[in-house]
Amino acid sequence: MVKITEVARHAGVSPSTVSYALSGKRPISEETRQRIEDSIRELGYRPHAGARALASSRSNVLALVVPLRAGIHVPVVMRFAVSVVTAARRHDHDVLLLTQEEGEDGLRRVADTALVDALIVMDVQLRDGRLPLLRTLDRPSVLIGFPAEPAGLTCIDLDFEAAGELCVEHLAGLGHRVIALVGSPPEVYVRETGFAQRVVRGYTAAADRNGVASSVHPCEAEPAAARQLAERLLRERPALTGVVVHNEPVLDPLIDAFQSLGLRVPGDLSVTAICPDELAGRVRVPVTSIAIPADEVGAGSVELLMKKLGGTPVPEATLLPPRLTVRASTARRTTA
Amino acid sequence: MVKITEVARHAGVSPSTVSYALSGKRPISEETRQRIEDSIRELGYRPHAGARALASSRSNVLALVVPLRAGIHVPVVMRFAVSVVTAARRHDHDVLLLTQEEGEDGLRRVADTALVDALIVMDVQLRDGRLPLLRTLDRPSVLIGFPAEPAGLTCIDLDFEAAGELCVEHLAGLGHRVIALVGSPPEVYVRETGFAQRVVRGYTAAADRNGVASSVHPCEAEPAAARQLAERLLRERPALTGVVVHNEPVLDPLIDAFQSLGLRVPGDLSVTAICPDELAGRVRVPVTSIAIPADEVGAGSVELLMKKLGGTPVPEATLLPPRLTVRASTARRTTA
DNA sequence: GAATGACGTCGAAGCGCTTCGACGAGGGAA
DNA sequence: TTCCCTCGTCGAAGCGCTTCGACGTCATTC
Repeated sequence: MVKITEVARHAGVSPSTVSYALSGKRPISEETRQRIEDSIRELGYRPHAGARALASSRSNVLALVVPLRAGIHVPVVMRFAVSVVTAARRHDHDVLLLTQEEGEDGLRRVADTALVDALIVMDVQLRDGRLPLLRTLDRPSVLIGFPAEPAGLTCIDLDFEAAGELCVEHLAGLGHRVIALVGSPPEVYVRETGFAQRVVRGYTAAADRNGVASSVHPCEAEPAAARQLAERLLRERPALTGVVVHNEPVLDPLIDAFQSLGLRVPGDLSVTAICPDELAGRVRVPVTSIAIPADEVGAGSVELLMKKLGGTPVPEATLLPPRLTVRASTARRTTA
Repeated sequence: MVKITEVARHAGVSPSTVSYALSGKRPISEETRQRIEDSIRELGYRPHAGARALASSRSNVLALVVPLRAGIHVPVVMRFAVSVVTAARRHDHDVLLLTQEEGEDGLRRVADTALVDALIVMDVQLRDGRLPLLRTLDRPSVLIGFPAEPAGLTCIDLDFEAAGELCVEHLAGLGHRVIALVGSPPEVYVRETGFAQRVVRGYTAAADRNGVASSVHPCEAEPAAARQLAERLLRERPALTGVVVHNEPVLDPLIDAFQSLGLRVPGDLSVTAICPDELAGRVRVPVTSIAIPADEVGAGSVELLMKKLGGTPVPEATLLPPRLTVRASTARRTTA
């Protein structure tokens, strides 16, 4: 293994000069820098990560805690993870993968052993047991999602409340007066996962504001449940002409069910969804939807951490504005 | 931050004794060990990862390279990743996440900087550009999947060839004489991803051996493609009574298509699949399938690495035997 | 023309841990 | 009894890097 002293000798400078040339923390003459870079290339020098971490008390590693529980949409998690890794690399950082299962002990471990410089926590519950810990840890962290009490923490996510509103505004703008929200499985609400409830709040508020009759229906992530719910909606709310779906696995089965019950989409029923774009485009009827901006959230969380590591203050809440893409599943209400 | 010298002082021993008590690399009297453990607990001591890595030249971190290309089934990748993390933790190791995108440079970087002790590479191509690099790296690695030339490498995966065979044997055993394989999207074969071709090989060999008429059909991961293929199969191979599906996203749409074309499953057509169990159970007709043993593969790859790190020789190839679970989609051929 | 300060570089002191060699005490074998 | 080994512990020497203070050299400034 070639070490910094060898590079220094080869370039005819001292090790500290090599270090400063690499880090840029002190000015180095262009000529010397060039010589050092040549030596590095020639010798194939790679600084030892552990030595660096020890001397600088920076590991250049970020921890990412991914959820693996029921009710969360795995491909979206993966997109978060990938965008976090990509963004981290742009800042010369790597990403350590932790599972939810490791829990608080895992967080404490990687923080206390200085394995990581900072942490990103996904799938935050409204009252998450990890919050007190994150507040006391000596390392900065960013939450993807919003707990009930975000004070003292840094959070980023899609503005789900605005997303719920936007879906309603869109439907209301098309003349729909009776709408329904098909939500996540009941356990997601029981667990008090913030985003699901925020959608409900925004949806309800916008409906009230627009004088639209609204209802909310949690739904299991099963095709059979979708079918049952479709039947029930037709029976119980015959005037229904607009549906907001916030439940990925059910989107396609639900539209299928409505269609086989004789409703045309969007002729008789307009459907909007909050879901990944790739899903919205793959359904039997391309669905007007608000995307989960996984890339932006992932990259944004890394940027926030980098700022915090650099000592720059950051806002406690970062809410990404929802963007609605109109596709084939929504249309103006036909006043029959 | 509390360091090992403080623990040593508190316990009335030397730092080296604390270290040996922690690592177990030299005998320590029960009494001393107890005293040290008490001090550690009382002081809340956590060894500094960087210092440890520097002194011991072991980072206790594994690199995991995950694919993010088209045609791979994301939930399965995630299951691999989670099982790798879980298994690594059992051996007191952490996992660094690398994306395919980082490519060879990423592998070289984490290896050369001693950021990781060993590497796990998923989604190996038949002739993968990373293989020469992995062979020369000074750190052990394990491939999930089999390249064309596995010599000098350590590989682990489901025995896809045997899986293809087993599907055919099952169908043949039920009396089916004309079968078809619905495979992955064409680009998967073009890319020469080993597992897809291995399935074809096993499938074909078993069909020939059993005197079964067989054909192979790559299929895009789109519902529309599934429908087209179903129609084509009925048209071109009217005597068809058995289908093997090796293409997750298409499984459900394909069965849907067959049914809406008037075929009963399994009455007229028996369907088997090679896919994750959770998918097989969720299809409209629960499908007789061979599971992708993601947990076993993930855990197995970690075990292999640990052995290699410990200096124990390991076999170059580890093929996990396929296990077929009979569900509702296969039945004895009705000789009409 | 002396004082000031930025620039570019060096040397040395650690960062917190592991590990090697050494050494005293005790137990068996000869 | 002597020799040798094992057991349990210690001290010291690094692991490879960063960083702090210092210092000489110029270019400014008044």
